Amino acid sequence: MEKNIPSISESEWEIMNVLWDKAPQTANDIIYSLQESTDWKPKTIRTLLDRLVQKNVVGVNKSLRVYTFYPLYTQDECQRAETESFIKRIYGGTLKSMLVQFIQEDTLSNDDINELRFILNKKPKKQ
Amino acid sequence: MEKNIPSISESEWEIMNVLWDKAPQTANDIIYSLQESTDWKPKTIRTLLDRLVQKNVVGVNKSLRVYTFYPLYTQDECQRAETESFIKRIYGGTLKSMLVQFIQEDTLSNDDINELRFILNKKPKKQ
DNA sequence: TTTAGTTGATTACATATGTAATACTTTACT
DNA sequence: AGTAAAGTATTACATATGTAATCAACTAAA
Repeated sequence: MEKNIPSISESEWEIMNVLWDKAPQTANDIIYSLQESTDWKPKTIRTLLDRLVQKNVVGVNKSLRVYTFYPLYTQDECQRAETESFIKRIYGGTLKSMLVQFIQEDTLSNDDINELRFILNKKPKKQ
Repeated sequence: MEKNIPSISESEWEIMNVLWDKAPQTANDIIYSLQESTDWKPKTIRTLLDRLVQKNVVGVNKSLRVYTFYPLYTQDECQRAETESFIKRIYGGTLKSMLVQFIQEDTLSNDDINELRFILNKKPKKQ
């Protein structure tokens, strides 16, 4: 268990996604990956990366001439942390209220619904 | 359908929650409500409120001596908008992936799960 | 009517974030 | 050895956000 994951901004998440996909990577690797999906200048990406390092969300290996970067938290950890604070902020802390709202909406396909049903059913009874 | 709801910051959400609970309200009403749940100074709350007005998320009735404020969007609308952009950012846009992650976690009680199951079941088959 | 209190308007200031550019170092060539 | 290229470090600047304080206007009481 690790608490207190620093907050990751919207742009920084893009960087993290690249690093979660594969690590370690050099700044150039990351710049290259994002060149396709964003229109950020290399310097911008570099700044975002540096900020993530400062925040201690990304680590750097400086033993080689060209630094390599790697995430210090898993994607899952960060997603959970973000989601928790998000739900608290937007839904007053109750996950269920959000799930209810979204399940009732038409965003889910029949297949999705069936899969959720399946997951719910196989979830072990607690307590 | 209303698109483009301006983004509401974390602190601003507190104000909105008070207004969704009851509207219209004067600045003082809001300040009073939040005095209990936060430690913000009245001036701070006033600033947040004014910003929401500028953003066109809150409306003002200036016909009386003391202004009254009211939300221009429903809580549901704002929740959906926020959640949509959140899911896009954090889960790559697929609601289901988030639901799966959270249903599998132990955050939900048995009762919650049963309720979700119920909602899923009564959800009409689409298409 | 002078004045204090209440409310609204304007201004302040630090940190975070988006979006870079410039400056400095170290290599690798010529 | 001198210099360009590549990488790293530092600096920049606007907008957003958190967190107020000051100033101005109006009203109600003395």
